[in-house]
Amino acid sequence: MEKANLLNGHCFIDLNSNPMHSPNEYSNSEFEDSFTGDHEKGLSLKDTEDQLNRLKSENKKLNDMVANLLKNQNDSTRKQSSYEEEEEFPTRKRKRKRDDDDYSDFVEKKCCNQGCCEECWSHGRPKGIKPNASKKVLVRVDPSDMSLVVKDGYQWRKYGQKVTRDNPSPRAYYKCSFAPICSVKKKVQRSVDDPSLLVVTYEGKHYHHYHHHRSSSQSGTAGVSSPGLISGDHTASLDLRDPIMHRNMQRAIANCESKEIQEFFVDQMACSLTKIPGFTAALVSAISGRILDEEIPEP
DNA sequence: CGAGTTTGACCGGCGC
DNA sequence: GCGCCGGTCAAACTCG
Repeated sequence: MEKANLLNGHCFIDLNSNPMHSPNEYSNSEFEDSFTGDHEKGLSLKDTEDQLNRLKSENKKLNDMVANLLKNQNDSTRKQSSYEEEEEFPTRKRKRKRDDDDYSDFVEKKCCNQGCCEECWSHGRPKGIKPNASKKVLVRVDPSDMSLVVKDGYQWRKYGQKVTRDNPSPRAYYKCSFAPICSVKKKVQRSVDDPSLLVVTYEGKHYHHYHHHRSSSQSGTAGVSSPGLISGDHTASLDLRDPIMHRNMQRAIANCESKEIQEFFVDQMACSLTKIPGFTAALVSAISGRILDEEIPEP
């Protein structure tokens, strides 16, 4: 990366190595439904800045919601602990959430119902907004390789495996391992028709996942670190006058697989950038410098 | 020792 | 109500 970028425990975007185009990524996969984005069309700096401004305000709303969620989660944990202490013969087995627990209470009373969070979808989504669609991906693998591992570049934690009725090969269940509140999941199962194919089903807000949770092993020297590995350097240095930085940023966005992904790429950039102390000042400085400067010649 | 995986139990939806 | 089934949880385990 040309300039030290940001790390605040949430997002990290490597503008130097395009995170959407790892050399081998999806090279042997085929999407059941094709993207329709314009691959050649990039976003202008103004477009990007407009999106940043718009998304910054949306990001603030999300941050408030997360804060509320965490607060209620802490309250719920405290109550559950006291509940368990009352058990006469506590077992080592977990207790499943019940309908009348605090979480459900939170959803019932606090959900904004504006289609902006997981609760909204489960609680009754607004009209005209589609629920989170799942996306199937077929990945060709070595038939002799019986593992249900798909190297898609993201950080997953396996939480279950099950043999289903219509397929003798087990189905593996994965959750996003980057953030506890991320609801993205994927299922991996060998195709019953073609053992050399793995059927990967992504569920949840996977666009968010596309840009957030890259594993460092797949995104070059930078990429996403796990929360425990986040460096303490939160220094922001954003120089849009730097032609290399500027071009890399535009290329990274323009090369995304679809317009939707481009938009969410920008979204996640905004998410990342707005978390940096002093970012706003850096952005103002960068933009004003960009405006004042003459057109930057292509190197 | 922490993070990730395994695996059996548990839960809820659905059909009968 | 009962059984089946897919999905999820979490203690135990493994690994680096």
